[in-house]
Amino acid sequence: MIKEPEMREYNPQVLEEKVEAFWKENDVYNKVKKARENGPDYYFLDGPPYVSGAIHLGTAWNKIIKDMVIRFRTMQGYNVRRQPGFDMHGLPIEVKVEQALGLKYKKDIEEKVGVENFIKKCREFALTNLKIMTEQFKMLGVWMDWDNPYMTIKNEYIESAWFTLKKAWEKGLLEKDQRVLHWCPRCETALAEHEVRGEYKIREDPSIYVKFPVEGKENEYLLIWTTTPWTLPANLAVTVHPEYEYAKVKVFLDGKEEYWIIAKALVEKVLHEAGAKGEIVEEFKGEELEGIRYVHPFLEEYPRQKEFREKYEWAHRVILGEHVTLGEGTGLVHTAPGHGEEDFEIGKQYGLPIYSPLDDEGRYVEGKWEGKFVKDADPEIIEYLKEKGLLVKAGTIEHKYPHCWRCKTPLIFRATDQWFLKISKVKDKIIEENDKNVTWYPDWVKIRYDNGVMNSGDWCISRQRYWGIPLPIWVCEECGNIHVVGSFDELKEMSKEPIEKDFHEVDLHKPWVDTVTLKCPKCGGDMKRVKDVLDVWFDSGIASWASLDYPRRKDLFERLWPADFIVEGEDQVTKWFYSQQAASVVAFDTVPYKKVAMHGYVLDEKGDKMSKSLGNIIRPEEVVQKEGRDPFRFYMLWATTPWENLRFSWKGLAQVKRMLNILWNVYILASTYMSLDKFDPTKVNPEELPFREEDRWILSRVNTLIDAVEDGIETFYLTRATRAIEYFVIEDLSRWYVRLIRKRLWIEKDDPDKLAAYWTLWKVFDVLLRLMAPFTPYITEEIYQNLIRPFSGKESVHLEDWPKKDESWVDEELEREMEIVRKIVEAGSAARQRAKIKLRYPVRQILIETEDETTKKAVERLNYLLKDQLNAKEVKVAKVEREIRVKPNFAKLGPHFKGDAKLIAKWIEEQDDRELYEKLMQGKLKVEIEGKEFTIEREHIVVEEELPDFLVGEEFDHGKVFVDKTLTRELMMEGLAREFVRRIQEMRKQLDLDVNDRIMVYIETTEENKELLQNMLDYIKGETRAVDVRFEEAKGYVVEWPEVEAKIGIEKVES
RNA sequence: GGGCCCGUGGCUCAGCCUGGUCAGAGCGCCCGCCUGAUAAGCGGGAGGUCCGGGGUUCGAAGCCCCGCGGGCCCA
Repeated sequence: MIKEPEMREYNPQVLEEKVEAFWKENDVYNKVKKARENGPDYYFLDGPPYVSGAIHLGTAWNKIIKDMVIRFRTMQGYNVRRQPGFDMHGLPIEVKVEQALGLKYKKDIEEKVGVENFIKKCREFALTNLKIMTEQFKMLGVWMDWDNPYMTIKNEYIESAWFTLKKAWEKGLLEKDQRVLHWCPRCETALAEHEVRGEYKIREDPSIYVKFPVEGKENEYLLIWTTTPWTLPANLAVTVHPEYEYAKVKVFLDGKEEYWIIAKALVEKVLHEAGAKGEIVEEFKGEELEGIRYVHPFLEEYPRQKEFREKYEWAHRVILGEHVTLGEGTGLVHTAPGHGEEDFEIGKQYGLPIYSPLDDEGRYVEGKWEGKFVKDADPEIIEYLKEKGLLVKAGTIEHKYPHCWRCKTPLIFRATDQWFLKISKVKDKIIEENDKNVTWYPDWVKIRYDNGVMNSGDWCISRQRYWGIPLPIWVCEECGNIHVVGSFDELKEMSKEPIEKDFHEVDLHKPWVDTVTLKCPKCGGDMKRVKDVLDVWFDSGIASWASLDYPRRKDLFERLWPADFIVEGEDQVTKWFYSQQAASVVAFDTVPYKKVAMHGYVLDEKGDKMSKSLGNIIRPEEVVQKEGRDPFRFYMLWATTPWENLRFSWKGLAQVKRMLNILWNVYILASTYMSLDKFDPTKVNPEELPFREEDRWILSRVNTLIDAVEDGIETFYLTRATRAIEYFVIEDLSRWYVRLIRKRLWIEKDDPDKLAAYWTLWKVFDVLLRLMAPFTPYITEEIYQNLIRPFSGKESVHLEDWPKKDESWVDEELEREMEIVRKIVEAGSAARQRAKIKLRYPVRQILIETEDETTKKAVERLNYLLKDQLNAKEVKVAKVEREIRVKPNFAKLGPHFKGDAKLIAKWIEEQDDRELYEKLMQGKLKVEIEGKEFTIEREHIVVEEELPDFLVGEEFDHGKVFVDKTLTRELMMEGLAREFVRRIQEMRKQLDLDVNDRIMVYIETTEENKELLQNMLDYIKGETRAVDVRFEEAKGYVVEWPEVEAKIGIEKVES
């Protein structure tokens, strides 16, 4: 049975706590999963958030979208895999732990705390954060398998990574290579491209011009510019652009005369900056400079340089490179292959050595500044160059420079040995497979993605750190043979010393894994593991199979892979969306997901990023506490198209809450009446109910709504779904349907007319609650429990099936007509308002003027609604005589007459309005204008008009509504009666009388009012449940009503 | 420097693909209405160079080009 609702007011927090408790007590989540266990599989893959410890609005948005999709698919009958994941390795945690332990240097990890301890701390840290974040996600009502998340630190997961790398190795896609990479001298590790992205910060660095003496020439120099003086000791060449013009400039500086070689376009700028005067004495193309040898500025200080000069033909010479630009500097680029990416590439072409005389902490290992940290050496180098007379100008420059994303240390470029996945070899395959198998939402993200793939290079996967998946690469100390281990069993098999422990008894992390020595299959020698760990991006990249414990476990992978759906923020387009495809193509030659959706960022109300420094951070907890989970969830899916940035606004949130409040109010209304009447929808036969047009209409609407919501979710136009729901709840259900049926709810007993309204309302809730359940799981559950569950046999709305559209209820014609009726009522109300006739006073007639057939039908079929809503004695389609004005209709003239449209428009304006109008009503009109002949039709004009005095008109979409404002005595009587009724009702309410209580009414008022009310007493009695209405001294509860010049008293009558 | 996306009343957004009714809605503001869903609800009004400039077209918020501003990514 439907009960009188306990909570009269919508209080999300209280309601949601109650529902949470209900779910928990009855284990509803597991029942939902169980119910779909035999449904078709749907593999949703959670992009693992990094366990940083706190979620923010963006993370919340992400999980809210995911939860909505999961719930939607579940209701559709799918057996959805809903395992959450966490990204738990990596430098951020290492840095946090280092800080907590008070460590300053990387070597402290091994020397002060020990690797084992360090790893233990990292694990603890990651697990603690996982717990915190899990609670935060739960708080949002996200239904995922929180007891069984996939964790990148588990042995199974690590083994998956090993398996993948072995695959790569077997395919020749895993290679060791020397590369110039960003290096963090504090963390002492290489960083990959993606770790440096977005980490460029403004920084002040030296900006110096240096002269390199040309060999064999007196007073002739190559002029170079650099912001990293510390790389000069590693200089090996000077690069010029083969196509650019260069110039030899005769320079006068400090009373001396010498020659500089500079790019011609930059001569003026450089001379100006150097504070020198000069003139061009010779010009040549860049390529003519190739091979010119110069004297290295630190030939003596760095003995290796002497060696290079002897051994390498191209050392200390001008070489050619296309990467040279004229944006900054001199057009001659100081080239140090060990310290710059382009330098490295060009150096390779010229066979130059990769020279990088630094240790892992960024200190010189040889030469004049041995032991000195490079950045600290900068000023000394500048000073020294000055002493040597090679410095032209030393200043500073503010520029963007990359920093370590965790410890904020400025990075250096450094050549090191690293392990790479040769993505360059499979790029085409990635794009091809993506093309074939993946649907992107929105579709243009695919373009962005493809561009990203085409631009990416090989993937440096090694890190010289601790807290990560150990690289499963063992190298023979004897013969250099390399072996990549693909599983724990393989490790066991190849181990020199027998491994007694089981898979679950060991921890595959460092330091244990480093204790395992393999026996070389080639020479029998000892094989040691490469010390590195994996780039964390590799961890998440393999999630689609690693989370299934593949290959340790095969069944899940075979059943589920690839994933059906993933969704993440736009920054992941070239990150996780990419790392997954890259890793997957390496391992399986195809892509690991079928559908991928992208969402935007969460910004503050003004469109600024939320950041600590701006102090504009809003925490999800705060939102939940203030406004509730349901409003928060619905808001996030309603506020903006998902792929655009979401400007979080409390006002918007309030708007959503209001919508839910309206829904709640409708529910309170429905359940109040239904419980009073003990309504049971299973006991009425809908086929026998006398449905009114409005019933059929709302049933049609709610069925149409199913399509709108479903399409919105399927196409990821989530706002289309949420806004359709919002419109339905506010406009259709509350503002219109409830308004129309209100009187019927007052009918006594089991009147079929009332039952039809009850059943309709009930059915609407039945469908609507299911449609809304994925968005607002709490309020729908609460309403469901009272309104639907007693009759559905289902314990929870979340155990329900997604509604199917019932075509038999859909009546598009009726929907159109009702839409028109609403427009007419709106226009009619506006007209009344202008005529200053309150709705309580009936009007004699309302005339609808229209040419539209649907409108005519609507006025006929839904006439009773119009009369009722507009409080009119009669509503009909009619023509109203009036003066008219004719104007050209450009919308029609244009396509018909093209270039002559303006001419005709002018002609129309010159005509007599009524005459032209009438002619055109008769038929087409042939006219000659400026010698040309045209045929003008009715549709070529628009008509405006003037009205008779007693009518007030208002336009609507398909015509005009006219209110007849003639007030007769009868109309006055009715109106006044309603004025009194309303006030008596108000008083009943103030006395808190029960709906069924009977009263006596006493009225003191003017003679005129008395006379008008005399014939309306029965009506007043009926409406106010009064036994009698007497014109005598007011007693009982008395209120004075100056607006109607009356004093009214009421008294409760005991029955 | 390149790719993709966004730029509409004070605010948040719809419309743009498939050019043509005075460019829509909600919030906010002003005025009014309703009253047994009621510390709610409803109606009306004011308010817009549709980022700017070109072009295509009889006609452009919409299509094309060039700018400007913002976002993400890349260099």
